[in-house]
Amino acid sequence: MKDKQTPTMADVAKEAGVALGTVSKVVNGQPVGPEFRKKVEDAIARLGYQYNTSGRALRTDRTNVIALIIPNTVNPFFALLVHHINLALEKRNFRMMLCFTEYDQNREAEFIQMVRQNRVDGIIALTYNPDLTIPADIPFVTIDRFFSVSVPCVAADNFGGGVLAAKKLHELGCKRLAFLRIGSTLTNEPSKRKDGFVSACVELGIPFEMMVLDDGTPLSRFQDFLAAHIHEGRLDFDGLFVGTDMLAYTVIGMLKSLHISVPQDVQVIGFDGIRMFGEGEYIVSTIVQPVQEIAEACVSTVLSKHLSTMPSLICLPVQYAYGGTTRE
Amino acid sequence: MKDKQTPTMADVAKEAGVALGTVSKVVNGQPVGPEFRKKVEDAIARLGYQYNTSGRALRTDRTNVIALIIPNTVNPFFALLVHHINLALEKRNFRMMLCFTEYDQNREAEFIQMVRQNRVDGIIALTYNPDLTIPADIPFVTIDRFFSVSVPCVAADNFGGGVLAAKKLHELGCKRLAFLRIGSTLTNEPSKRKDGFVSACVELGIPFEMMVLDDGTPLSRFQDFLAAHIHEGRLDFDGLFVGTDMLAYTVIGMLKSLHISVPQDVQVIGFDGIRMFGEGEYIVSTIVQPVQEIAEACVSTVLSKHLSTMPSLICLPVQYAYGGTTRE
DNA sequence: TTGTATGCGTTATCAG
DNA sequence: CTGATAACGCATACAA
Repeated sequence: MKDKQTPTMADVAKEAGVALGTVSKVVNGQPVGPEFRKKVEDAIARLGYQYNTSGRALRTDRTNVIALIIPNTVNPFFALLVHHINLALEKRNFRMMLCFTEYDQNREAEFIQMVRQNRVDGIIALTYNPDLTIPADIPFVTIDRFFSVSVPCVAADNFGGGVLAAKKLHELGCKRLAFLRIGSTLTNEPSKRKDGFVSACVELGIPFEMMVLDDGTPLSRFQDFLAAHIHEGRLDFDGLFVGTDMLAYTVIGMLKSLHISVPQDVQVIGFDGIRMFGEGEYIVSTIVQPVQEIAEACVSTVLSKHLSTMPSLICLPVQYAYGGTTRE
Repeated sequence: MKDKQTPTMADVAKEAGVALGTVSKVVNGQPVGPEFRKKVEDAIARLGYQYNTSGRALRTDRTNVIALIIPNTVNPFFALLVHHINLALEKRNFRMMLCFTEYDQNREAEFIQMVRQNRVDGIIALTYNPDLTIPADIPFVTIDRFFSVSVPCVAADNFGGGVLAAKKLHELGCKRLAFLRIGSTLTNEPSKRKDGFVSACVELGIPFEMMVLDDGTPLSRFQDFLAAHIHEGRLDFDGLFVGTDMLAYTVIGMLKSLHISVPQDVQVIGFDGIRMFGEGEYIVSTIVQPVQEIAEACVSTVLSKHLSTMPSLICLPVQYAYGGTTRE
């Protein structure tokens, strides 16, 4: 007597007194005569049968797994993204294979190889490698980075967010603005935050300055920049738009050490929509990315049967949220 | 001519002019004659062959996947844990299957079923369901919750952390302490934070109070508690130990609204070791959990060949870190 | 409609 | 040490 670890379809078939194929049809919801179906379902319940993922994958060449390639899960924005993408996949009975690149461009490329070996059914990637090769034979969706019309890209409306930030600061009474950002080496969707901001400032006729730091440059350069713009204890600007909430938070710390108070002396708006523990108040006033919608768009796109007919850039609306660093 | 999507071992064998079994041996690092090995390796390189995970899993009944069952990735502590566990698995050429329970006890149980169906090689779980059934036929490691001697549990030294918090507050000049915590319904390892704290207070002869809130009770009860302990504008305590950093952060907000200043009027120590963006400064003074060591212990335990001989409780040392809410 | 038989890619057994 | 062959569990084309 074979001591099977877990029952197989053959066991169920024997238990139910039907053929193997019939069991398969019941499991997969194909038409089966009612009394046969009942016999099979009873047998399944009796044996506690669960189909074997590997067997099915081997046979169908579909794994029901989507790879998510992302820098890490420690940045709260990424954490939120991972969370919602996983939920969106789960709803569709898919699993997620998580790959942390740690911003390492080699790892980004290696993971693409690795997940293909694992025969994932698709890839969702948020990467920074400018020369990344996108495999053509597997559904591939990117976040925040446009590669080509054949690779759908999902992103928040970064340009609109920049406009919104400028308008909001204007509305809140700011007369002179500045834009702070980090990471100019790669041109991606978030780069448009600046474009929108500049565009709105010009349209509104507001003077502004910019400070863009290359990746790897010490953040203290921002402090130098701010210090250089303090005259007689007053900052030259009364409104600041910062590329990300994380950077905004850091900058606010610098302002504090320079004895500039927020939002009294200068109002600050960040970007992303990060909350302290993923809930409750925003850590700074911010342009909120619609993370859940982004996740949903990524998943429905990567799973869509006709990827080639999908729009190549899916742009989702942002909104402003108060977070204590603006007057309200 | 068959238009194979991806080359198989048979293709490699044909290309190399050897038998299928020989290719398998080369791929799996088993002894093979040098010239055969070379022929096979060349053929593999030429064809870009990668072995098929499903085929191997079907045959060997091992998937090289470990399931991680955890509430979410949004809480920074969990995010850090997910991150380090994934890295520890990756080092060993294992993949992680992430399951978010959202603190839902039904989902906790369902996921255990689901991942077994997916034939994972082991489970690491951080759960709250007191009646969770632990499957005996699959390596299972828990975090922060002891089920039985046959289910290894990995946790920080919660008792020691409680002791450390009390001693530190004492050292920093506190004369009267309080302990605040949430979630008393379930007794788990973190419950020992209180025990350690109490034990140290008694030993040091420091008076203290406790406020433990059941899960689901509104947090405003803490505010009521604090307000009730303010007399003539002064708080009865000058030192506070709070169950988690997250709660500590909330409580500090309450204190601020009650016009009690931290750390001047009252010093606060939390637990976990959460930093704003996973790096830089701690959000409150805290007892830091050794997350990386916890992750490493979980992974090496769940993958150990002889799980039954593993210690049933692995307790890892914590340490104090300054985070601005104590005098230093 | 139900049953049967084949093959997916791999590893393992066993005979050369 | 190598080569042929039989499973592993499942889905499906085809035969009944």
